[in-house]
Amino acid sequence: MAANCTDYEPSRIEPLWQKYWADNNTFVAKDFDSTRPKYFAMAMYPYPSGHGLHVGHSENYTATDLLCRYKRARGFNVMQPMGWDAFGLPTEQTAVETGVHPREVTRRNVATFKRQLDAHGFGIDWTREINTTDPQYVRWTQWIFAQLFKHGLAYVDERPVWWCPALGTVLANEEIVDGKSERGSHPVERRALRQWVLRITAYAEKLLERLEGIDWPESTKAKQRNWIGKSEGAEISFAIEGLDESLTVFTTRPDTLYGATYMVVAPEHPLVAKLTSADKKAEVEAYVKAASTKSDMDRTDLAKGEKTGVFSGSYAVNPINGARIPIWIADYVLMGYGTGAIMAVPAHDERDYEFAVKFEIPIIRVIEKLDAEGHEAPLPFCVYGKLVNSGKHTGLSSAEAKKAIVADLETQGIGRLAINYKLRDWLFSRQRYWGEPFPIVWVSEADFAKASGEVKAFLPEAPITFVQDGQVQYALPVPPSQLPLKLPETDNFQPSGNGESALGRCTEWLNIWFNASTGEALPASEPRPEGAEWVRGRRETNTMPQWAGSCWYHLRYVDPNNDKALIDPKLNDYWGSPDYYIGGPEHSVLHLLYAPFWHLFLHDIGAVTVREPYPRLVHQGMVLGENGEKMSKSRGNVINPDAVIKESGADAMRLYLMFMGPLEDDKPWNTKGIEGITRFLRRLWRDIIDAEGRVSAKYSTDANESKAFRKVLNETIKKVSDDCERGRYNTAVSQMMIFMNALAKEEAVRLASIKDFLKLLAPFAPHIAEELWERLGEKPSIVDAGWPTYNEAEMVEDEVMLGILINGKPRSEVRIARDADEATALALAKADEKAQSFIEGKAVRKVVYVPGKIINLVVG
RNA sequence: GCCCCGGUGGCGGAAUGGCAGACGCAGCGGACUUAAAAUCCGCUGACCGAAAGGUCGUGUGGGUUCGAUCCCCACCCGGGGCACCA
Repeated sequence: MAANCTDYEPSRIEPLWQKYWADNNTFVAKDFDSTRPKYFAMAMYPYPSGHGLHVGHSENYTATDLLCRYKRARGFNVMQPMGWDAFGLPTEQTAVETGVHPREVTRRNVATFKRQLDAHGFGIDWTREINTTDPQYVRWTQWIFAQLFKHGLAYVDERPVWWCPALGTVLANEEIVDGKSERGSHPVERRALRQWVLRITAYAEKLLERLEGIDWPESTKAKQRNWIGKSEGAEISFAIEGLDESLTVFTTRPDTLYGATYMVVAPEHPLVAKLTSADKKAEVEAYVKAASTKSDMDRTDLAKGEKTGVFSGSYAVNPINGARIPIWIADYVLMGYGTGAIMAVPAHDERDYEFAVKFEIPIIRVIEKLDAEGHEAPLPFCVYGKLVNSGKHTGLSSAEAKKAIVADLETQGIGRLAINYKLRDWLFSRQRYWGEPFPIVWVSEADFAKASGEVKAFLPEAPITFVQDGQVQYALPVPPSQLPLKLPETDNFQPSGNGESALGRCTEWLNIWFNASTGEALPASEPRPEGAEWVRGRRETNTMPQWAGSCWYHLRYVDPNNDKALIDPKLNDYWGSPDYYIGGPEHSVLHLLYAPFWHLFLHDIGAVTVREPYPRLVHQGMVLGENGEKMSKSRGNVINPDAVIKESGADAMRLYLMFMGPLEDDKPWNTKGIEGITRFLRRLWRDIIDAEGRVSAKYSTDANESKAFRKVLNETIKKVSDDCERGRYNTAVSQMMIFMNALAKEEAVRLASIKDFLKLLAPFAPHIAEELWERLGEKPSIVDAGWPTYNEAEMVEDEVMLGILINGKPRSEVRIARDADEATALALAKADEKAQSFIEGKAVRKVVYVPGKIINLVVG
């Protein structure tokens, strides 16, 4: 089995062992193994781009692989799966440019990625490989959508989206950088288009709560809390003079209600027209029109400039004091948050203050807080204090007043406590070809009424509709029995240019006879089948965004081939959620919010048995270029893993990636650094294997090892074990280097000692470990050789060097018995010549003795 | 503006209250070699000093402590995120 080489030649050793692992199914995880605890480790799966694997992938997956191999050595039943996040725009773009079908582009890219991953020596269980574009995977992604649809969590809305004329598609917010498309830097504009939206806001509270119990980086939890943006306050209704309607606002400061001197509604607010008086009509309409052409970004940019607004001509009544206050229309109020209307309290809100000053609206102080000199704080004063000018509530604290005022309003039925979230619903459709088709068929109202059977069973309580050319279109679900709904075959993947994807051109697929009971379908070009349940339908032309597949892939790894269910509950119970999930921090508020949303929903409907999808999350840092900058082709500082493996071997690259620094930190690549690692591996090889390729005579069963060497060996076992537990791989590698330095000095070494060391090395550099393991006479594979134990007794020395500190400063040191008592230590310290020169003529006032470390004499 | 993370030799980093700089890289000196590469051995924070040795030193300034890179307060700098969210 072993490679036929006398020198350390990774290019000969590594492919051999990779083949061995593959041939022996070494890394196929066993379901329901009750003899060992399970360990499910997952790294964020890659998007198989045409550029091949990035060295950042190498880092991420090396950390995962090493943890898996370590856990396996520690007796766990380990599962390390891998898959492909293969839908998406770059593949579609390649298809458009080259005319090669995206399926084929994906197949080629996946083949490259797989080859590259295998060349790293990763112990991936390929029997669990998943691909989000595989129809058998798409089937269950669509199944989940059908469930969301059924439970009222998917709806259609016409909303402004980023439209890129050059790309002929809408783009997601995250695909816009500085007002241009991320790909190609094309201009983008706002367009109102019919979109699918998922009601993630229904899960806002659950998504927030779950953050309490999970082991995630604090920074990511903070980002998510910020993104969800919970704020507690009240909803208050204001009567409108001369109108039957009332205007409801959300406020976090009901305690300032007496100070509300005007109101503002967003330009998109539904009451704008009714509020506008005849004499203001022209002015208001012009303002609303101007606001509608502004994007959110323009509005945000304007935040730095002056506020704008226009008086509607209407007045509202402040419910707490009956004051008549004007209603303004201004775009500093956003329709998407709260109720799209506010009560403005200029004395106690910076924005309202700025607006009131500009438009000369009264400013009334209702909160007071005196400073030490008894002076009132200047306006706007935006924190809590004591109420003034507030009728019967004057004198209350802000906290008391909030309760009292809301309670008052509540008895009149015009106020209540309310909670608001910044989180918006999730825009879930894209106008692209290469994505999951929605399992939705649009039909007329009359045909919608014919829904029965399985189709009806998957309808939400309230129908989902939209209006097209004056006709109301009704959404019917393609039920689970008819899934997957496959993409139509075409050779033109370009968006159709009218806001629809390429699917809009695939007429045979698009226009169908749809069975409103079973969900079966036939092209409309064929004769209408017999039976009243057959209706004319048009399929949804949007596809799902790339995030869809990754919302549940952690579940599919557990049960990748199940064609009866998303996941078998028994397997779900056995493997649970990933014990470890690693990926970049860039997904903090995207994938890492979307996936828990889907997972919590699936748990709520009983489709999965485990509540929390990702109990433990780790972010790896970025591998930067040698110049310390982010790697990019334009900077010319890209490190290609293939080239590194060819030059230095996978083992050296793996070790170096782990040695560079803490996993979570960004750190620059250094070509000289990997040479140092290669030197380490070559020294190890040469120490064990002599020039003829045999085990060096230095090694024997019962060699007489020095105490110092025994100490380093035991320390190394302890340190590497602890560091693997803590994820501090850089210091584990350091310790192995320390061991190597000791090994080189030692004249005779026991075989058992070097074998123990190889077990430690194996998770980091598996190929050389296997090779040496076998050459030392063991049977493959070292993967199942277990983990060494250390002996505390061999690590402690009878005598240690004790630091002598005078007034906290290190001045000398003395050799002393490890467990010497304080009196002995003090006597030795006082007798020390160097120490004496600092003590001379002074009294020792205090002694602090830390056995084995320091003795500190306080003199003076 | 708000939130989060960080700041240690020439470089990557180590040390989470006990002798700062482990380990590696780079650099310097030496051995081997006709020579170079490779390999091996030694030195390598700054300053003063011939040396012994001393002084300073973990972004800055305070504080707690016998003792602080580590804990607390204030500030400076860098990175990331959010930002008219009522």
